[in-house]
Amino acid sequence: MSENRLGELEEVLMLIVGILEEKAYALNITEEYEAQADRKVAIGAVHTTLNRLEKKGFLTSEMGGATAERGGRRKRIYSITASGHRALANVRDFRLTLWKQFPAFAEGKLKFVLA
Amino acid sequence: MSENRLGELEEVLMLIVGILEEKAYALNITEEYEAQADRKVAIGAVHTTLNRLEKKGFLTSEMGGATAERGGRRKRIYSITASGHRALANVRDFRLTLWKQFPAFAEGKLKFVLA
DNA sequence: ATTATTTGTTCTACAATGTTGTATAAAATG
DNA sequence: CATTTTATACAACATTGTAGAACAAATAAT
Repeated sequence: MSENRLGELEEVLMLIVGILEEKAYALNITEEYEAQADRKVAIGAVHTTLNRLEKKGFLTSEMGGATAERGGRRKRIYSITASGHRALANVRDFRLTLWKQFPAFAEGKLKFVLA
Repeated sequence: MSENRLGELEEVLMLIVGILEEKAYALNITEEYEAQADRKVAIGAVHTTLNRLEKKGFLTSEMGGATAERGGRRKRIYSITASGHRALANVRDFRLTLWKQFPAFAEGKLKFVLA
């Protein structure tokens, strides 16, 4: 019964949380997303999605301390749970399996090679 | 303005269409999905999604001939358009870029290696 | 110290995508 | 031509994605 589905934005935000680590709070995640995806996203969309991922148990969060920056309000820092990590690994493996079977993609047309 | 987004199911069904080639019709796509994803999906869900992908210009379809099987009604065969292929390649490259930056995933923990 | 400005989160409403169930259609068999 | 099998199409509902406004807390300016 491992309800394991991840939407497209959900999956990408999880990965960005994993990349940003202790700097993974909504505003920063939004900026990172826009930089990497070359695409705009509303901050509200990110908050909503992070909340839902937390409710599903794929992410946890805790309030960090306030920084000494101008307006440096306390941030809610997100991190990936064990269950979230498993879900991510599953979707990744599934997609890799499919890509391997897709003739147009499998035959040495990959620009990136992992591992 | 390249409206390039692909939902999770949309993306996977596109890949399966690419894998099945001339056998890519809804019922067969459904069975292939269930076999590969180890997960159930309603045939109606597949039809709806294929229709939407066609409307977006990522897939095309044409009716194939009736086969000589018992009950062999004519099938609607789907194939990927140039635009669909580009969209797929984009999401794949984007995700690979993210995975490479994700410490827990990037450090030799991959079971599958492409190319 | 009170007002403005900046960084940040929370809440509400709506659009797009995912899912289910049911109805319908066409071909082969008896 | 009724029954069975392989299929698609359609309608209703659930989940996920998106946008924007409201709210909160911290520093800076006056």
